[in-house]
Amino acid sequence: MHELSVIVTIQDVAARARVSAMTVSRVINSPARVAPTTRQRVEQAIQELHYVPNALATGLVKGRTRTIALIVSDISNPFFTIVVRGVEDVAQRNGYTVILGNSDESFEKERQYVTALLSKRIDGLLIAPASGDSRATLDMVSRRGSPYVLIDRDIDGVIADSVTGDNIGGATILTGHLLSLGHRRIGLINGQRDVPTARDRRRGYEAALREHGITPDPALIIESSYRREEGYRAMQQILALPLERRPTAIFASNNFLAVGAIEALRAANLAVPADIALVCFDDIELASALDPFLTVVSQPARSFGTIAAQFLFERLDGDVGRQPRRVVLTPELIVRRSCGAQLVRRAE
Amino acid sequence: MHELSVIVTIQDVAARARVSAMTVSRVINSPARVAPTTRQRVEQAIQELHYVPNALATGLVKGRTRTIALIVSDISNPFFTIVVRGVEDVAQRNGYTVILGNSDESFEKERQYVTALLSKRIDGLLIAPASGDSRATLDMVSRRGSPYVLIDRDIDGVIADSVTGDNIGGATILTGHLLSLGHRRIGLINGQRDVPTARDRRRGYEAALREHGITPDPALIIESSYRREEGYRAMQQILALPLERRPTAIFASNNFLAVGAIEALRAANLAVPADIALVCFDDIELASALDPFLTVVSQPARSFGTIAAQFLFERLDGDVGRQPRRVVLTPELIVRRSCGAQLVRRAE
DNA sequence: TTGAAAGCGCTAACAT
DNA sequence: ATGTTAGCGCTTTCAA
Repeated sequence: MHELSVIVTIQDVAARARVSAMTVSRVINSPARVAPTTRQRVEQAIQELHYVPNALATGLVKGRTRTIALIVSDISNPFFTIVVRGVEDVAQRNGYTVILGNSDESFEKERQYVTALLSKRIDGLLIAPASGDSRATLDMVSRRGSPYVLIDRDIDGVIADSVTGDNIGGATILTGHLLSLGHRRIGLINGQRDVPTARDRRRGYEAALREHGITPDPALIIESSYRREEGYRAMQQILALPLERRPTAIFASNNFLAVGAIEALRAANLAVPADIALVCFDDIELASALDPFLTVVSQPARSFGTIAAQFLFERLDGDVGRQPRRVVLTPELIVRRSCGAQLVRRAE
Repeated sequence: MHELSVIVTIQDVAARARVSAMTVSRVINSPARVAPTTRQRVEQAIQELHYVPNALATGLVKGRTRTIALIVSDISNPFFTIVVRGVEDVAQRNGYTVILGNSDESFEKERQYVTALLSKRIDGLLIAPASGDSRATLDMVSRRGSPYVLIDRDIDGVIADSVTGDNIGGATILTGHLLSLGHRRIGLINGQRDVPTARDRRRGYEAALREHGITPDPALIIESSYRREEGYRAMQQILALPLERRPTAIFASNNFLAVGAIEALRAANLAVPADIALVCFDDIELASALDPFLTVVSQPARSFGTIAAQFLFERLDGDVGRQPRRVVLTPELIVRRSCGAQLVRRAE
């Protein structure tokens, strides 16, 4: 490097190319409006000085940052990992940068993130809200005038574009699958009550039961949160029931919960499906490739990301009406013979 | 909302509280230097107007943004997912925002990200470089004067703090494990040659073989990239060998490659370890919980993130010398009896 | 086709 | 304890 100053401004480039800062700005933003020879001089100066425009200054004056944010509720969930990919692709095609945030299902962490992002003047937000309480947080965003799109989870009273899955339908199908196999006592290991997906998955589960003339048994419904340890604990709790009340099948409302449940079963030397059947909402990616024997309802995660991003960019371009658009994507039942029996045998 | 203007500036707050903008600024940045009564008036105005400072303006004048970036090479790899968690925790404790980027092992995508981030004037960077070529990209960062820390992958000739794993050692242990089980013909399914971790894992593999008087057989070494499909393809290629040349064991240098390899084996109706043994570098998280029978070398991913972030913040605080610090974390061998035999039986 | 002036929202440095 | 001034790096507007 020849330069001593690490920070190169548009003025430095202008001086080197013997033009005004305005001309440099034009070369960057509308090259056509600059004479070819001048342009070349400027471009050379930019190269030589390794000039990188200061996006803070540009954002300040233009009022736009060409940046959107994506806040997911759990970055370690393969579902969201795929959503991220979808969003990134669409954003890149539109020339936007994505700031990715992970709320870890924490309302407080989510609020902090959103505040920081508003402060950074992002142009728009894609968010899988941590809980129903996120409404207040989203109101901050509306107030700022930034558009946002809800992903995976709708929130009552929030009027915005959204891309969600048919959680009631998926849960109904999955529970129906168990019922059609002859199960009558089906347990539900669910996420937090106030997470919209959990609420709907429970609704679907109960609806399917009632349709078959079965009254949901509160003792068979355990609600905690979408985490592996909770799945483990919930399963233990279910196993503590007297044998005649114990369910013959389990519906885990999330992939992590299912994995936790299987671990608890294994610890208790019980086999899936020999001793107890198990299905879950959302696929488990790598795991289902390795041990392809768990029946699941799988969601088109990538589409969640691409459609939501599409919606957001349309709002940013202003070429869409006032009324919110709500897309509900249909999950797909993937029937696999459950694993577990063999695992236990081998573990012995 | 009573306000019509969506954009609230410090001037608006100042007017409402009947003070100067400077006083508002002081209330926000050094509350102690403002009289309690004044402060209260200002704080109330801030509340009422829902004022959120413009970080673009602040960053422009202060020359710091309190933002760092983390670029990982594959966001869908559970290893990096855990790294993200570690980084986020340390950043949050230090009052920094994290911009997460996913280069998807693409050098070009990485370069674009870094340029955008420099333009946004991030204070520092944590990066798992896509390849050895990333050096030029990192030079841009040094030139800007921003510190960065390498995660997971060191790069020749780059002088910076780094947190990596002992890839040679881990691969040696893993290969040694297979040798100790009596295997003599061991295949390697590896990532890209120019990815530092892949290069070192191969070195460890070859070192272990040589130590046991075995000359590595090029026909048993397949190098592609760290992706499931490539693992599948590589395994197919190995299975195409005449029986007497076919390896009795496989070392997959990455979790994704291992999963792909197992899928190929299953498709060929071959069982692990009955027909062929398999071990891999990096654990497979959920999958190993579900089917806990694959021997792996597991890395302390969280520590990769926390230590790297720690290093970066120390540089930002300036309380550390010029010479780079290099930490090499030791992976842990987790011996599990391999799955596969049962899978195939069940699949039949 | 190019440049000069003004200002985006904030804070450092210097008053008062 | 509070206010005034100037300027961070860029672009918009207007002028030449």
